[in-house]
Amino acid sequence: MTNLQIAELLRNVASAYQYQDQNKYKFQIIAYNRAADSVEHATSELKDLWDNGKLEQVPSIGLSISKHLDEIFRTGKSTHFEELMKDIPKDAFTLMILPKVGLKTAMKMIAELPKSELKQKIDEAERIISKVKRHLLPYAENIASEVMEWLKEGGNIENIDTLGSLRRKAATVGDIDIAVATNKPDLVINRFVDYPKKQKIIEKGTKTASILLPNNVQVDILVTEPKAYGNALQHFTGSKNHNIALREHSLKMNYSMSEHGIKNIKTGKTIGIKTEEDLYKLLDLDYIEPELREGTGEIKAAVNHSLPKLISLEDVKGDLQIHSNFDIETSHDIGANSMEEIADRAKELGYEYIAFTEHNPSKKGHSLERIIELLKRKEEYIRENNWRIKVFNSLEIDINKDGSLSVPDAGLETLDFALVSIHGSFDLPRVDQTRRVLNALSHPKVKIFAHPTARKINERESVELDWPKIFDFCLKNSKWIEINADPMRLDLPDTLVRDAVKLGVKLTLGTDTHEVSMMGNMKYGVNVARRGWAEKKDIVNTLPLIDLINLISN
DNA sequence: GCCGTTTTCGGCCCGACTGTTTTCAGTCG
Repeated sequence: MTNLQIAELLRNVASAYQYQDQNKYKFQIIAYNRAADSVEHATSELKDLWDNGKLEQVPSIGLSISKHLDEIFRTGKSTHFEELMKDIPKDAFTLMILPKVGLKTAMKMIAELPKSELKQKIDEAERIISKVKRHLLPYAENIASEVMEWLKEGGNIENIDTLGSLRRKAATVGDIDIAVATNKPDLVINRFVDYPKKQKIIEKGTKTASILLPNNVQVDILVTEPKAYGNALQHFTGSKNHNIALREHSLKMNYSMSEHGIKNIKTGKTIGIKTEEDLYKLLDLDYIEPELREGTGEIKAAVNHSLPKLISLEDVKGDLQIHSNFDIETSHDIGANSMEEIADRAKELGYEYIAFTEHNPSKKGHSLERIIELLKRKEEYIRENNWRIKVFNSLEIDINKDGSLSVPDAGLETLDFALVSIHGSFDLPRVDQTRRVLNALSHPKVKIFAHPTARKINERESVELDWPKIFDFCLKNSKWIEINADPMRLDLPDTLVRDAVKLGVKLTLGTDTHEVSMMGNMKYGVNVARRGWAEKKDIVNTLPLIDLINLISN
C-alpha cells in the first residue's frame, strides 16, 4: 500500500466515523483527517517505516492507528476499519469527489436517486478522479494575473493579491485564490462573476465568490475592507494546517482569529489588522514567509526566533544545468541555443558562472574512441573561446541500470565535474535503485545528483530511493543534490529539500535549460529551496566563483 | 485518537455559503 492509498483510507475512516455519529466521534474524525494529511506529506513510505518499527514517529499517528496499520501491512486488511465501513458502499466514497458532496449527501444519493441518475453521477465522479490534476505553478500564475488585471480595470480596488498555494509557491495549484481590499465589495464581486472567460458561477455571496473557467480551473475571491486586509491576506494564504496551528497558538494568548480580525476573548472586542507583518507581531511571532506556512513547525520556530533566513533569487550566482546545441551526438534531447547565446543571457542575468551539461554522447553506434573524441572537441571549444563569464565544462550523464556511468573514464577526465541522473529503469525496487545511484555517485568526477526523484509532475511518480542512505552518502563524500527548477520537475521536491537541509546536505540549483528562455525558470527552483527552509549557505551555487572552484577541486 | 515550554488528562480552529429544516446541517477552505 502506498502513502496515498493509506491517506485515502484514513480519510474514508474519518468519514465512516462521521456517518456513524458525528458528535460522538468528533475527535476521532479530526484525528483521522490529521493522520491522513500527515501521511500525504510524509517523505518516507509508511511501509518502510513499518518494516523498521518506526510507524509511530509519523506525526499524528499514535498507538491506535499504528496498530490498525500494522494489521493491514501484515494481513492486508484491518478488522476495525472494515467493521466501521461495512454499511457504507464503495460508491459513496467515489461520489464524495463531486463538489458539495460529503458522505451524508452521497449516502442520500445512493438511497434516493433513480438507478440511471445515480450511475450518471458515479460516472461523473470517476471521470474527475481519472483526470484530477493540479495545475503547474506558472500556468496558475498566468491565469491569476489575467483575472487580477480584469478586476483592476473595474476599479474600486485598494489591494489585491494571489493567495493560497499560489502565494505559498507550491509546485502545483488547485483552486486559484485571490483577495481584494475594497470599500465597494458588491461592485468587486459583481465584476468578478462577470469575468468574460467564466463558464459558470459556482457560488456568489457578499464576501466570497467562486467561478469556473475552462479546463476545470476554479477561481475563488474574498473581498474585505482595507482595515482588516492583513487578516484576510493571512487567512486565505493558509495553508489550512498553518492556520490551524496559528489559531491554536493565538488561543493560548486569549485571541480568537478569523479572516475578519482578531478577537480578544476576555474583552470580546475584535480588531482588524492592516498588514500581515503587524498580525504576526501581535501574536509575538517573527514574520513567517508564505513559503513556510505549511504547519510543519514554523509557528514554533517563529516563537523561538529560529526561522531560517531564506535564500532569494538574487543570491544565485550561476546556473548549474544548461544544455547547449553544441553537438556531441547526445543520447537525449539537445539544446536549441548556442553556447554564445547562453553565455550572453547568463551575463544579463548577472551570473558569475554557468555549467554546460549536455547529455552524454549516445552509446549506440559510437565507439569509445568516438565518444572521447566528441568530448575532447567540446572541451577544446570551451577552453579556446573567451566567454567573459566563467564556463564550467560538464555533462549530464545517464546512470546505467547497474549503476555504471554512460561515459568512459577517459571522457570524464575532460570535465570540470559531472552531473548524473536517472533516465530509464525507473521502477527498480528501492534497494536496487539506491545501490544504483550510490554506485554512480561514487566516481570522483561526479559532484551532482540531478533531478534525483526523476518525477514528472502529473505524469510520472518518483523513483523509490532510500533517502536517509543517499543523504548520508552525499554528506560524507561531498556530493550535492540538484533542485531542478523546471516547473515540470521541481526535483528534489520541497519536503525532501527540508530533510536534506536539516542534515546539512548541500544542494545545487539548475534550470535544465534546453532553450534560453528557460534560464528564467531559476525562480521556480528558488521557490522549492525556500519551501524546504533552505538558506543561502545550503545552496552551492550561491558561492562566489572562487569559492566554488575551491569546493569542486576538493 | 492524538498530544504536551502549563497538561499523561483534558483539550482539540473558525466562518462563509447553500438550501430549505425560518434556526440549522452539510460542505468547503
